[in-house]
Amino acid sequence: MSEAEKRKTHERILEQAARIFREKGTETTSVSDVMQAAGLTHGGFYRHFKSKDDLVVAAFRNAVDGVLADMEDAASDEEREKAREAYIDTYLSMCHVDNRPEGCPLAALAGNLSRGPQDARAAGFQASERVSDQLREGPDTGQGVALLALMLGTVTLARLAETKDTAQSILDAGRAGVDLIRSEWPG
Amino acid sequence: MSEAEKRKTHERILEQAARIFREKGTETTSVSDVMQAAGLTHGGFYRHFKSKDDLVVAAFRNAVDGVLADMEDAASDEEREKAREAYIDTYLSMCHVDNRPEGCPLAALAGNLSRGPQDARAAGFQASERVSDQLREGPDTGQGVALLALMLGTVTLARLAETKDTAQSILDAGRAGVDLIRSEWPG
DNA sequence: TGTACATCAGTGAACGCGCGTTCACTGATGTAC
DNA sequence: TGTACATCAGTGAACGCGCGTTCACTGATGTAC
Repeated sequence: MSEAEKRKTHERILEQAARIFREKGTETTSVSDVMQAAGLTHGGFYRHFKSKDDLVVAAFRNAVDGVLADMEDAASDEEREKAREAYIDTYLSMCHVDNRPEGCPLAALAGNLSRGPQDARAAGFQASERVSDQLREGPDTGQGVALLALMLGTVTLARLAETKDTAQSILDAGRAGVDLIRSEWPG
Repeated sequence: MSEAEKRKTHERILEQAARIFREKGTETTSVSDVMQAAGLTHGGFYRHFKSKDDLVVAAFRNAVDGVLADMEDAASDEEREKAREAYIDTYLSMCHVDNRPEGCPLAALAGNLSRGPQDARAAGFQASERVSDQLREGPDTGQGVALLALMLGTVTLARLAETKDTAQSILDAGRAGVDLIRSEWPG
């Protein structure tokens, strides 16, 4: 087994963990669940990660890199603006509400992380800074923070709704708020 | 032991559960933790609740009743308006960020509930409707939803921050967004 | 080129532990006579 | 009023279970000669 193959396995564990943690939460997911999803048995886990807590942080970071790639890797301002628009549209979509495993890691895990060990909280905070930094349209970082907070809250509420119609009306309300913050932000 | 005393015990379990679940989350808190906080041993728990899941829902409802009392029990429109103002100010305060056990049950548990059993999710949804209904200032329910989403998201992000200064600047951003949604909401 | 050996990713049994839940029991209370 | 009995909130030992983690082992790979 070459070093490259080990890296591939490592990546597979990370990606499955990022999916399952977002879907079911970190407490309800066992190390065995993750390893099984990666096509392995639980024993080998500790060749790759120091502990489950370690995996939680690494998987969260991996997920954040995934959802931010389009915006952060944009080659031009124009492309970045386009990626931002797409990010917001996708964020406030029914797809996102239904698709936790590939959705916003903060919407799925922020509550979890802020109660967890310090490095987990730190990872959550860094993620929130990266996202809000991409979302803001001017020099004021506050606008990005408000946008992220509203979007995150909107999806959180929509995920409580019992019908698609109710969820959609929550998404619509969030969208109206986002439009307001984007067009009327002071300064 | 009279019936009244049993009810008092029941209430004590409920209130301690509401505090600890908000503080540590429902998965990380054991039935024993709650009973110990209520000054009892774990064995007696099942004289009061069918299961831990049952307690989670009941404690959440209890917490929601608590935070909504001031607004819902307001005697006049004027009083209700005052209570709403106080609710928003308290919500977006550092106190709220630091004081999970008595804070917004949705900010603490929404993520948990939406992944839990159906009646837990339903309780979360009902709570979000009650809160957003109190927050809206006109006929459009969307404004209340947007306000709740933004406030909930803001506190969630502030709880990830590593310093008070950072947390405060997140709260300030949320507050600016709230002001915008209150003053500029269409219709 | 072929052989002996070290390495180490992955396996699966085993560990101690704390969990949610059950249960036989206790002892204080309310009721029947 | 006093006595016998039923009820049931609360106790604490016990249950089976799944968890995170450890470990002896396997077998494929890379290296040394």
